[in-house]
Amino acid sequence: MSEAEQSRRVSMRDVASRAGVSGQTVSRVVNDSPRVDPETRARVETAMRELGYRPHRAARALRTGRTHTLGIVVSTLETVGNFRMLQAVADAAATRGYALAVVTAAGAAALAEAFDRLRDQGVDGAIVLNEATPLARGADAPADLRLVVVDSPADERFAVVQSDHEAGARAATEHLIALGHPTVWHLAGPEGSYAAAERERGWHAALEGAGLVAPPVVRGDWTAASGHREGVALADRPDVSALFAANDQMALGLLRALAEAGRPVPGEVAVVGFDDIADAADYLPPLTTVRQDFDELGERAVDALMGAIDGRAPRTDLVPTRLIVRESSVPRR
Amino acid sequence: MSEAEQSRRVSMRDVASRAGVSGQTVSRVVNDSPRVDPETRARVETAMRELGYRPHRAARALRTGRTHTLGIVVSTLETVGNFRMLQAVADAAATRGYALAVVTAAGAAALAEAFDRLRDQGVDGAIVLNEATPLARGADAPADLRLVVVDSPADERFAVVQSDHEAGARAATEHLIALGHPTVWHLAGPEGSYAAAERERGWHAALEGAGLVAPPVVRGDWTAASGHREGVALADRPDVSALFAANDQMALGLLRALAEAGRPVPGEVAVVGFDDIADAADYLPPLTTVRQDFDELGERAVDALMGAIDGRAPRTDLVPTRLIVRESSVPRR
DNA sequence: GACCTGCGTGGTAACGTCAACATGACGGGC
DNA sequence: GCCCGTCATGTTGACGTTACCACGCAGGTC
Repeated sequence: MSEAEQSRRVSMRDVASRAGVSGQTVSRVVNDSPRVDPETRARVETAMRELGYRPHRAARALRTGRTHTLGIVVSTLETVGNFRMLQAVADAAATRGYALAVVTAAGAAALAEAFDRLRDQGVDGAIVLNEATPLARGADAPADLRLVVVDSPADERFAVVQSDHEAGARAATEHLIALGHPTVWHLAGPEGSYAAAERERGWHAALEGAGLVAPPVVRGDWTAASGHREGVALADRPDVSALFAANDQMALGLLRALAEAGRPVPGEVAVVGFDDIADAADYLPPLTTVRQDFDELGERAVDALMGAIDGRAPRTDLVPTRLIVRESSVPRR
Repeated sequence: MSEAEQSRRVSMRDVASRAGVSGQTVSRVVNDSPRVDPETRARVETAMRELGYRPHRAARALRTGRTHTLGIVVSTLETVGNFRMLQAVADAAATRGYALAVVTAAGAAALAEAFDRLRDQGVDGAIVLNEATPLARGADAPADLRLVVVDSPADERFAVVQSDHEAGARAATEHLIALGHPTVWHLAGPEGSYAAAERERGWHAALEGAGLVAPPVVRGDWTAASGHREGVALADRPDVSALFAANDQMALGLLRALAEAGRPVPGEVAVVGFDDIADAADYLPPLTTVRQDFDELGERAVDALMGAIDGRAPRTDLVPTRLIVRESSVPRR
């Protein structure tokens, strides 16, 4: 670290000459080849440390064709879950020595463009975090790009990682039924969203299982604003006593609409959300919701991607969810 | 696109031979060199299109030393603003043909590790989005990494981009004063946060300017939970009639604490937040807050970084903020 | 007509790494 | 004592690109 302020970066050759070996041996040490004498290895490692050697990623990528970089495609939606997920993926990738390149994509056209950009950045594979745009088979999914899809349907060529939306939604609905509500209304996520469809399915299954009649589905777009908009109409109906919103942010909008309409939660109406974002515990009242384990999702998504890169067969991975009961749902009077 | 399913990717040489020129000429076309005959250029471009040629990033990086990749360091804090900012930066980088690598860093030790990782990914420069850990001069900021710092103090070697926290906070406080409140309490962000300090400064300046006495500062950690915790104590004091929270999420916690204590907002207490995250309009009541222009921040941060990479002198860039008045603050009875 | 200048183009080498092959030393089995 | 296998190491070339220099040609200037 003394006179290392040279302009040129230190390369394998520098390490080699310092350790008195060939460049190839240094390469073997760097890549953990077993064919190196322990004593030589130690000498090389010392030289690397002394010189502050760092392998040159680009050179290695050029030679091997592997960039050791993963991509992540995220939709521009302002959902809090995405950020949590991105963080988890970033950490999981870092742990495995992979860099992570982010690309944003809003809408289907942008998705193609996003893949384009990833291809051209030469990532080894990518995670698609874009629930709004299901990955149809064929053209839009580049054949040469290894993909893992999160919370989205995909053809069988791709691994899928997702929360167990269906079970979570079922648990939420059963919880409301158990509180004595005659039925449970559902504020679903947008048409075309896989997670939304799964949650709706879980809700429906729970009602069916209890022999109850499902009211018509109301649909929002994940935002609190849409929750409020739909909530205004729902608050008008006296037969609405239990509401299951497909995410916490829409539930927030519902809470406001109900409060404004003079229908107290949980006194008169019970509300349950989905996600358990950090703020949900401080909603008014604190929100009963279904927790997603984003860290686990991130881990599994990266694992699945590494598997895909290594040529393992794709599979679907389901991460459990858990009901968190708070004050927005209490036993019916 | 017909028989392009070869295993090897198409390189410059392929394009060159198809267009009947040398590789060097192709390189010149790709890099927009003026020294190319228009007719030749057209021929090369056609060949590139027909072959689906894409420049090999790694090879280029190896040769030029520039990776055309920017890094972004984000703290693990669950602040919604970070995600918005990251998106904006991703888009700005993409527009300029740069890839973006994300690295997470919680705490000061992690910051050094984050720089390490960025260095070894060979980014051309990085944006630091880590308000919790000010960048002291010297060791922790690697000399060979071009940096732009967002919302953080830094030494004069680095460009700084930030919202005009001080002016925003001043406007928020002046708004509350104008409503007739005898004074304004402040729920500040955590010690050590630059943005928090700036907002506190603006709050203080507004009170001083109006000749009012500043109550003691109460301090949270940006989370809604901390807002609620501090809010419980504040709600107990009858002399609290106006509250300015340093971010929206803490304001959410305050709203809950006040509601639980039976002190209606805005009837009895006025509350103003900071950030204008999407949910703030659906808080109970809808929150008056100070809007940050994240897209503009992202643009400017990337511009500043490109400047730093090109060796331009660092400067500090201030992005205006704007007060958004909603129902949580109304004229005092 | 010799000289220069500018332009479009091509040839060559090098960036740092790793795969393939080559080498040499040693030891064991016949 | 010879052959062969194993092991540790070295040599060479190539990945795709661009910087540098060189070349030939046209159109001027003296």
